[in-house]
Amino acid sequence: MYQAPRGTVDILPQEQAYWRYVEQKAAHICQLYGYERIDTPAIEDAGLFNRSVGEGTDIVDKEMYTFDDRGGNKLALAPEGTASVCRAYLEHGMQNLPQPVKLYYISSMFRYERPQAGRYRQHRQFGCEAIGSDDAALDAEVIDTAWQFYLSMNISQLFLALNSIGCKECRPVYLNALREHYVQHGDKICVDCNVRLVKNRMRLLDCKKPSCQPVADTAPKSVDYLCQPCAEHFDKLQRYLGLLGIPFGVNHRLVRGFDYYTRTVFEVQPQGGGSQGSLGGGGRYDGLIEELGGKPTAAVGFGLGIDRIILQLKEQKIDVSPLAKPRVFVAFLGDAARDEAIKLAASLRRNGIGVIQAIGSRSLKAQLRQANSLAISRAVIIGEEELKAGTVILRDMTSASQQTVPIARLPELLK
RNA sequence: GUGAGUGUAGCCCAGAGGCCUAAGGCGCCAGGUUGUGGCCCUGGAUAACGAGGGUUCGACUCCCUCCACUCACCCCA
Repeated sequence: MYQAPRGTVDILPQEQAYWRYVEQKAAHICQLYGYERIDTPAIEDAGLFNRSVGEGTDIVDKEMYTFDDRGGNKLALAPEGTASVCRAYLEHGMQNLPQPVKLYYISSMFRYERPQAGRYRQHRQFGCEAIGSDDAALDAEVIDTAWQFYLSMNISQLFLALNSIGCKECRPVYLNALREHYVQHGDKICVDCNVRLVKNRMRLLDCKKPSCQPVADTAPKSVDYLCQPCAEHFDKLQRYLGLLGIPFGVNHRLVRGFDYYTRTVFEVQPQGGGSQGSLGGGGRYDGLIEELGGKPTAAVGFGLGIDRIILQLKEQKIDVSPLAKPRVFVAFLGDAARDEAIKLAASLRRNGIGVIQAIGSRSLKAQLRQANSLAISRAVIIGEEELKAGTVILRDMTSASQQTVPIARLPELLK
């Protein structure tokens, strides 16, 4: 027997109400904030992610699905959404649109990881990207978009972690300070951190090993090394978030796993931990468009994990409205009546009434049993007698009462 | 990549070397006399007990290997 590939799941009918709920809220929020939907391919040139997310990051080095297609092109399954949107922005000359250009997507991301709760090899993200401005007001608006999205779904007990990691001017200075600090304490840190010290210094702060905590806690903070423009930007952002009434905490150790981030980084975390600690995150990426061959273009955005959001919805027991189902069941007795049932079901549907038609030749008992187990409230029964009389039995399954009515009146009676 | 736990019908699970030709519940199908569901009753279908190898007179039950799933680490959504 075949199984879904490791780390992938079937989203079964009974799960679909959650997905629709989340996707509708996302679309609504985007409409409110002026984001337009974009859908980018699931596959991209592998180089796009190498360049943007960055070689040396876990995502590119060990989690990306890359393959050669039959034409010899190096392709990759998208591990995240921002790079694709930026590629599309450039490819379609969106720098000629009024800036900032605001785009959103809902699409699948692929990462080759060991699956566990809230973590899959294919997961779906809702992401927003606002490209073409470095105004801190845009950062604030983007964060507000994400925050209001969670609120609109009635998810509570969330925490917004914020940090600024500087720009290409001030970050090198900071990284030097970080190195000095870690070199001084080199004997106290774990093996991974010794690797990070050389390969991915920013991520030193991210280490969760107890033994590394003292060193990480006392490490220099990026916000203390921001250049004048970056510092002002971060101040403004915090002020704007205050204006918007969004609670946040500056986390000096918040670092994200993509190389393209500059200045603002943020993460939305469930308060009780769980769901892998992060429901979504984002930040500013002022160098990315240029890195991809465009003119220097500032931008900011986020990606939120829908699978994890749904886990939260369930954990917080949030009701999502069930999907509409057919309300009418058409049952019949005998072959002649079957013809009439087929015509009747079709005509009701053409009148906008959802119908489940009895299929096969089962006893009336079995047909009604099916109607009952499908929780359909009204049954229409056509037998030989009704056929002759041009009538039909309309049965109310909840009250168990029924009446004989002319077939022509059904559409209005069932409306 | 590392570590731990689990693997018996569509689902939940009992069984712990022979009494298992594998039990029960849910679900599914059919019947309980004429053309009527939900409750109840009766019957039925569905499992080579994750796969392969080994120990044994005998293995679903013990051992080994593999695979899968789950959870955790890493990292992230």
